[in-house]
Amino acid sequence: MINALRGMKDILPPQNEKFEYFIKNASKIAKNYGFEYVETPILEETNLFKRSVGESSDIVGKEMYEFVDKGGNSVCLRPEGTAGVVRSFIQNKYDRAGGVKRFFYHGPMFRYERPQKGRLREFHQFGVECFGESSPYEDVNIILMLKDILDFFGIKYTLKINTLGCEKCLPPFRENLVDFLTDIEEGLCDDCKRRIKTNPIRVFDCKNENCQKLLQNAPRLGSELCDECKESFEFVKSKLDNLGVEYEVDSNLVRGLDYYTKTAFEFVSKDIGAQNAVAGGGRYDRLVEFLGGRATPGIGFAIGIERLLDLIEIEDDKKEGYYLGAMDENALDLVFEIANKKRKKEKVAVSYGTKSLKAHLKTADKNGMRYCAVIGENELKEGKIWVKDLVEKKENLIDIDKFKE
RNA sequence: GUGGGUGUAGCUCAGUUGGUUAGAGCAUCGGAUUGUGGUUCCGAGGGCCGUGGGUUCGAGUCCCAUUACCCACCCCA
Repeated sequence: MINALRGMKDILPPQNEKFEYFIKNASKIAKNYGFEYVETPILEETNLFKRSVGESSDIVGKEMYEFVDKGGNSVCLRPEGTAGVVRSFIQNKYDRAGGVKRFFYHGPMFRYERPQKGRLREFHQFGVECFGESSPYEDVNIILMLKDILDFFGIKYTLKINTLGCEKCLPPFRENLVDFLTDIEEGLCDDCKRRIKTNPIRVFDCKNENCQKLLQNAPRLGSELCDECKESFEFVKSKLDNLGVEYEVDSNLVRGLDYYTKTAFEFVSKDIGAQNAVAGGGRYDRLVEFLGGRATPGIGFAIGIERLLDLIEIEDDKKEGYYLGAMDENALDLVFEIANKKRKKEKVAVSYGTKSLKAHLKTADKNGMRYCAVIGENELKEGKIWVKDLVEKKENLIDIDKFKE
């Protein structure tokens, strides 16, 4: 027997109905906010992710499905969605065109990690990206849209926000931090020692208690922000306050992808295991430039669809459609033919063998059909079909010609 | 990559200090006097007990290895 690869799941009923339901409604909300659907390739040049997500990130460092194709190119199954959309944005010269562009997308992402609750090797994201808008109004707008989506599905969450600084205030802060960390390096965990060189800001996200203790007197970005970043963060917070959106400022919130700047946010849930981030995002004002485009501010988010679906309850499906069956060998062909016609307008299931009326009713009921329509010896003689409404419990004989309409 | 847990019927699981034909519930199919469903009752089919070694007269049960899944660390959606 051949099984699906580790961490890769089939999406079967009823799960796939939730999936469709989510995509449909999330897309509608995104469209209401002026976003347009885009689809980018699942496979991209490896360098795209190295340059956008960042070599220091775990995603690039150890989680990429990377291989050499038959042409000798290093390619990679996308580990996240933003890089591809940005690449497309630049390739199609929207950066040159100017103005504001808003996109949304959804599809599979791949990361070579050990699976656990809420974490798969192939998983699906729904994401949005907005280009060319530097106003912090858009930060608020994006958070509101994400909130709208989660609220639509009745999900309980906590919104965490933080600011990550920009190219002006981040580098000097980073230097101070590295100096500080180097002094206390001895006491830090191995991961944090590594982080000093790779991405020092992430030490704040370390769950090691000892590390957190040592970090108590560490320089904090919050107090070293440049005026612009400070202003923009205050703006976002005040607007959220005005709108009555609850949030927590979490100065330890560090996004795992190198391209984020300024506003970063995450929606977390306590009901889905240790991997509690349902959605996350933030601003990436330098990314378009990094990837060779004309400097264009950007901001976006991504929702982990599987994680979100874990939190959605679906109402049990209503009975619908017709079940057709025969009780007489001679009616089988007729039933098959009727089903074919009836399907032009209605959902129809057909039973290919003869069964007792009782058995037909039972099957129709179990398959969630609204009507059970059967042709037996009697009906055959009269050119009629016996139809029972399984909900109203009413039954009657209908002319076959009429029924087919 | 590192820990911990679990593999017995399609699904959820029992299975005694090792003992002869491996069980239940759910699901499936059939039946409960002639063509009326969801409830009930009866019956049937369905198992290389994850895989490979070992101990033993005898292993689902004990030991070793291996593999898959789950959970957690790391990290992220």
